Amino acid sequence: MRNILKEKGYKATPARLAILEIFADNKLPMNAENIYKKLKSNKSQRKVNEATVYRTLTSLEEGGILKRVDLRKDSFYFELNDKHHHHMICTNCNELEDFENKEIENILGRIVGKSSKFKSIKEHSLELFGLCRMCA
Amino acid sequence: MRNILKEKGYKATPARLAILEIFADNKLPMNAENIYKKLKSNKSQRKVNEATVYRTLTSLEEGGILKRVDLRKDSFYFELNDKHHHHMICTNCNELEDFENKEIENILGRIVGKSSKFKSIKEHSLELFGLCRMCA
DNA sequence: TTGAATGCAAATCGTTTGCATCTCA
DNA sequence: TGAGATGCAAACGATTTGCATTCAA
Repeated sequence: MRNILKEKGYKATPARLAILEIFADNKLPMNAENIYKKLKSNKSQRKVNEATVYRTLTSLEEGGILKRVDLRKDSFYFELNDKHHHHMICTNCNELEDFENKEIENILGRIVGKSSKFKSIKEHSLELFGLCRMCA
Repeated sequence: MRNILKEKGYKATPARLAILEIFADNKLPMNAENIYKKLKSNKSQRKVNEATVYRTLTSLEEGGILKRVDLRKDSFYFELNDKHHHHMICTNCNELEDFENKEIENILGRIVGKSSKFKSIKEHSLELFGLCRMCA
């Protein structure tokens, strides 16, 4: 964690380390409130101000350490930007499953290649919404 | 427009008709502010309160007439929920291009088929972000 | 006529910011 | 030591809500 921060030129502060640790422990996308509550409830970790949580999320996303995920909720969700993947999300209970697929990445490349307005894309988001087996 | 509303059991009020007309005229995704400003500037159309714009967007989305689009902006964007398609978005100038691809839809079907947690999905979003040729 | 839709204003919620203070490098 | 990071509280912008009024059916 500490070296990830240093590599990107961030100071390895306790707040950032604590937040990154939470992301490493919880593989699910989390929003500022999730993080803030975990920081408060976890006695072993230092208290971090809510504003700092927001600032940290924004800043680590700019540095490419975190990635914003669209879950069609009313707040922003983030996850570690490690292995590229997509999500299936249950709109009822929020059950979530990751998946990745090379075929799709290839097709997207071809689509962009044929575009008149775009010649390359930096990133893409692909999220599937539906009901999981339990909720269906 | 009027019949679309009736079919779904909505009252065909002037506010709803005016808002739907704006969506029909402007094929780009729009947020509440976009809509509200167009309603104000367009003298031919009735004045609509901002709260009504929000209520209308929410309600028409619930009815499946509008669709929420994630453009990674700080407000919600909507478009008519007619022909299924995806977007390429220029993160610099907001240039936007639609595309659709049956291959991807098929692959997604197979992926869901293999999932242990999900057996079907209702909808999905796929947005590509990058720089358009002008901004690259 | 009447339940649904609207306008208006106040409230709410997520997020951001200014500024003084602190801390990592 | 000094630039960047944090805490705190106030500000902000997008969106929602309560309530009285209006309107489509």
